[in-house]
Amino acid sequence: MIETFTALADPNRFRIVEYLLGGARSVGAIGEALNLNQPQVSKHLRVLKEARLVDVEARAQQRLYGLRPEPLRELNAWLERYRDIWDERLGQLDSLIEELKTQDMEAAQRHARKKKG
Amino acid sequence: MIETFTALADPNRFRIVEYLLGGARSVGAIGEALNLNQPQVSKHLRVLKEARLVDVEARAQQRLYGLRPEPLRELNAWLERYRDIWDERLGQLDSLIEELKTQDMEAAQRHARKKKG
DNA sequence: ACAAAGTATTCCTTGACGGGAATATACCCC
DNA sequence: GGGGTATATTCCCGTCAAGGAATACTTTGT
Repeated sequence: MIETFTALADPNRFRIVEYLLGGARSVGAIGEALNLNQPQVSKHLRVLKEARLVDVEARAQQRLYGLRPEPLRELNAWLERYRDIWDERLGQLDSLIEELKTQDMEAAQRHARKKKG
Repeated sequence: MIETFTALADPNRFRIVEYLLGGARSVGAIGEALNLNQPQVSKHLRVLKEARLVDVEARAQQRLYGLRPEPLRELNAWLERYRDIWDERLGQLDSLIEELKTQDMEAAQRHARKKKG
C-alpha cells in the first residue's frame, strides 16, 4: 500500500500512469509524449514495476509497458475501509440513516410475522 | 491528488491515518499509541492537514485531529477512471465478455424483431 | 559479425524530507 | 501571574531520491 502511494507520489510517475491509461506504450513513446529523457523514463518505470503498477512485454527491441490491476484493486479495498468517512453521507446523518434502515427492517419483520402467524 | 499520495506515502503518516480511522484523537494520544515523539507527530499532522486529510478541533490545551472526507473522495474518483483496469474482469477476458454481451444483445434484438414482425 | 535502434544502468550532484533535541507558544488552574 | 500541561516550531544532521550525462546491454537487420 505504502509502496503504491510512494510510486504515485512522484509527479512524473503519476503522469506516466495517467498516460498508460490510454493503453500500453513503449519507453520511447512515453518519453516523447511526456517530454522526459529516456533514462528517467526507464528509471520511473522500474519503480512502477517494482510497485507492480506496470508490467513489461518485449516487442522486438522495444518494451511495452502497461498498467496492472492488483495495486489499484488494493487501493480500492483500502479506501473501502474509509467509506464511513468519505461516502456521500455527511457523517452526522449516518446514525439517523442507520436508524431509519433498522426501523424499515423491523417493520418488514413485523409484516412477515403477521403473514405467517 | 499527488499531495494526497505524498502525504500517505510516509509510513508514520499512514499509521496516523489508520489510527484516526477509530475517531479523532489528541496529539499525545497518537504519539503514545504509535510510539512516536510528540514533535514528529505534530510535524506529520501538519503535512496531513495541508493535504486536507485531517482537521483540528481545539479542546482546552489539546488539539483533536480527525479525518476529513474530501481527499478520500477525490482518491475514489481518480480510481474510478481506472475501473476498466482493476475491476473484477481479468483484462484478457474483457474483449471476449464484451463479445458475448454483444451477441446476447443481437440475439435479443433478433428475438424482438421476430415477435414484432 | 557489425551497425543501429531501443532500452537499462551507473555515476554524480543536489534538493527535499524525516528524526532527534531544544525551544517557543498557547491554554488551564490555583 | 506563575507553574504545569499540551502542542507547535526551529535547528541540525543524515539519508534518500530525482535529474543529467555518459555508458552498457540487447535485439534486429544486413
